[in-house]
Amino acid sequence: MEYKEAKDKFISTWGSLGTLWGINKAMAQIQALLFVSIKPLSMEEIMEELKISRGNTSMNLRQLMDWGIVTKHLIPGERKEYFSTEKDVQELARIIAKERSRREIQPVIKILEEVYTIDEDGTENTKELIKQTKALHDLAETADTMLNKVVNQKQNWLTKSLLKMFT
Amino acid sequence: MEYKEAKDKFISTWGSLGTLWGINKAMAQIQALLFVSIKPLSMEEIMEELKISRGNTSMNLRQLMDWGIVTKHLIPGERKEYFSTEKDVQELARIIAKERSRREIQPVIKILEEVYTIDEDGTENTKELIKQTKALHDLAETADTMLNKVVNQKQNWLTKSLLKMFT
DNA sequence: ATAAACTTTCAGTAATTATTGAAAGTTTAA
DNA sequence: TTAAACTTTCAATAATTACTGAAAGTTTAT
Repeated sequence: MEYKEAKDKFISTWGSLGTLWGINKAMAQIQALLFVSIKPLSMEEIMEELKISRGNTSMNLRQLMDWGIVTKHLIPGERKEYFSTEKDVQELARIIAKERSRREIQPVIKILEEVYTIDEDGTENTKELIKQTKALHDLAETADTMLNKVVNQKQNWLTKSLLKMFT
Repeated sequence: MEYKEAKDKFISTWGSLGTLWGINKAMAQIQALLFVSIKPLSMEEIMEELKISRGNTSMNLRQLMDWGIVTKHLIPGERKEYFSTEKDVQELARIIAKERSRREIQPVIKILEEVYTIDEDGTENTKELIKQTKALHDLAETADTMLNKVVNQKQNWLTKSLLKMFT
């Protein structure tokens, strides 16, 4: 497999993986492209390489910056803006895990809390609803805590956690 | 908040959460409904409660059974089929984690492997592609191993893992 | 103040994904 | 074997989500 083919394969795989967990194809592809690029790229270059429109590129770059995965670089004397992504996979994982916790897990935990604290009215149905949503709530909270702790150990956390966990 | 309101809130929250990680709304809602129901439900009852069509219900129940989260019950003397979901949250988490690993993480790991084993041709670009996809591959593999190990300790794994990890 | 070089916005459109509903299929009972 | 009671399938359609491209906006230089 040649460089170009391998690169395209990587980018498109990463792209379709994106949809699978809530970020869109273009966004994931832009990130993938920057991830294997040896230097920051301009909007023009990104559009060209991925064959997507200017608008699409602009919007998705913004989202990636909102996530904190992509940074804008201004080169002195140049008008164009250049973009690069976090290159360290562990740091990348850290950022993504944190954002997903904040955007997805936390809101669900809050709603589960609202649900399982309804008034116990003595019926079986209510009891079951309370019991099950409480169990889900506790699971979500534990998982979230765990994720955050694992992820906040900046250096080499995955390996460290594995060691601790299975020794 | 009343029972009905709380239940609906739970179901619709769970439903919209579904889309976010690759299973569709109806599928997630059916699972949620069964999760808080005190007895197995027939297709008729599910359709009625969620206001979805027969076809939709049938297809999504099948998917849920493929995932191994929902079971079909035949009651002697009755023609109708009844459905229930796994009620234990930890077991549920175990099943979901395992399936997601199999369906999503494993295929990506395989493709990353293909990409980072291309021939080193001496150029910077190729070097970077290999380096970065290898790093991603290793991360994915470690995370996957971790997930599977955590998840295969049937009894009370989350709590146990937390203890081990942070003491 | 004007213009060139760029980026952002957003209404319209295209692509994708989910849902319906009716026809076809299956099982059981008589 | 026929019919009743159910489930499954799938083509058509609806709903959702992503993408385009051109106009509006911004910044910098002169």
